[in-house]
Amino acid sequence: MYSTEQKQYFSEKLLSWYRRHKRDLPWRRSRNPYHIWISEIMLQQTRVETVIPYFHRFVDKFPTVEALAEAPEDEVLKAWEGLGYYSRARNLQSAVREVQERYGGVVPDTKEEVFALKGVGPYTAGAILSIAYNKPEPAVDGNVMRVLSRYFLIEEDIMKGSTRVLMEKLAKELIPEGAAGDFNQGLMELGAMVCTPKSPHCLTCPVMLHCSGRAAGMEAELPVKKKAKPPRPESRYVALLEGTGGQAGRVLIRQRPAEGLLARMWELPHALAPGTGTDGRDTAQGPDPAPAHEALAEHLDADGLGLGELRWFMPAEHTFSHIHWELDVFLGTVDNPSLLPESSAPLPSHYRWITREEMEQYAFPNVFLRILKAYFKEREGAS
DNA sequence: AATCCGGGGAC
DNA sequence: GTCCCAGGATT
Repeated sequence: MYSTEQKQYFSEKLLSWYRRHKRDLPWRRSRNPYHIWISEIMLQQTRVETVIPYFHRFVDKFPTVEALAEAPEDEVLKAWEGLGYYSRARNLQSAVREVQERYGGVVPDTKEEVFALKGVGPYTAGAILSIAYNKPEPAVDGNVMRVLSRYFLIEEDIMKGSTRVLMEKLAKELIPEGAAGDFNQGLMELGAMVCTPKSPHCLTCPVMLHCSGRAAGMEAELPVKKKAKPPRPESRYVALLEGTGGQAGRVLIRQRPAEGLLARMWELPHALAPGTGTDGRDTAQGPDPAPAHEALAEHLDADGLGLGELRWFMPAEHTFSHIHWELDVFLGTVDNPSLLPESSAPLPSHYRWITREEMEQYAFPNVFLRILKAYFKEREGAS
């Protein structure tokens, strides 16, 4: 399909370039398959600079397959706090437990076994097999598709599954004998450092001479990628409920369900605002508390919590891949005699009254961390 | 094939 | 503001 000369040139030049120019990254300092695995999961949709501190902390806290297998899930989630895509953490621990039980703690080295692990797809399987075990398997991610689409002038939409399959076939053919790990990492390194999305640095590229995309003046137009749909807007009311009496100095948090968005993460109670539109919100004193009280009161009543008066505290925003949250945070109290210490009616088990110090024990999405930190900071300044 | 699932850095 | 990143699971 593509000329043997163009392919051989690419493989040889890229491999030698990588060995001379590779960055000194934490997970490149060992061939520990467990550490390689952790790094690959963390690096999914996440930049190297973001991952580095998380990787150090995670490996330090869970140094072996056995240690992670035996850890409480809450601690694993807390170690992942802020990284996003939290199912990665839960799938990783689930898969690590399987490796501990089924393979005696040794990460398997066959395609079938690695691919079968939870959270390990075509890319990650290839990455673990090639980097940790030097097996000649392709590891095709966004970087690799960008590099290959430019060098070989491939105009297929990289969002299509069929294109990834095509790229995997090509990438596998390019792997030099006995150098799968270095070559695959070189492909990604080139994409990260030279063949970058916006303005590729062709003049420093080790394979520019035979790059078809460059020759055609197409390097900036590739890869072809269908645009994603914009996230749908959602307006929400958030309740920052301050404890009274025996709970003075604490705020009320709750844990999300085990499935879906931000699964098992902790958060402040919140409710969808009726009419997700952008109706005239912020005045100088903030939005009207009345509709917020109505929505939050109904929401909290379902958990047996009564809501006292609200006053506006701050706005907040958060964008997921598919949802854009516009939040208005209100301060209030739980106006509910049944929750006094002497009452027999307990707080539902997925709720907690916590102090600022106890925040450290719970994993929060970043948007709620920001709100809580702003709150505790302001309260400290006021006292 | 389309949708769900976070967060942040570069521009 | 826009893009997109060392993707995978689910439907």
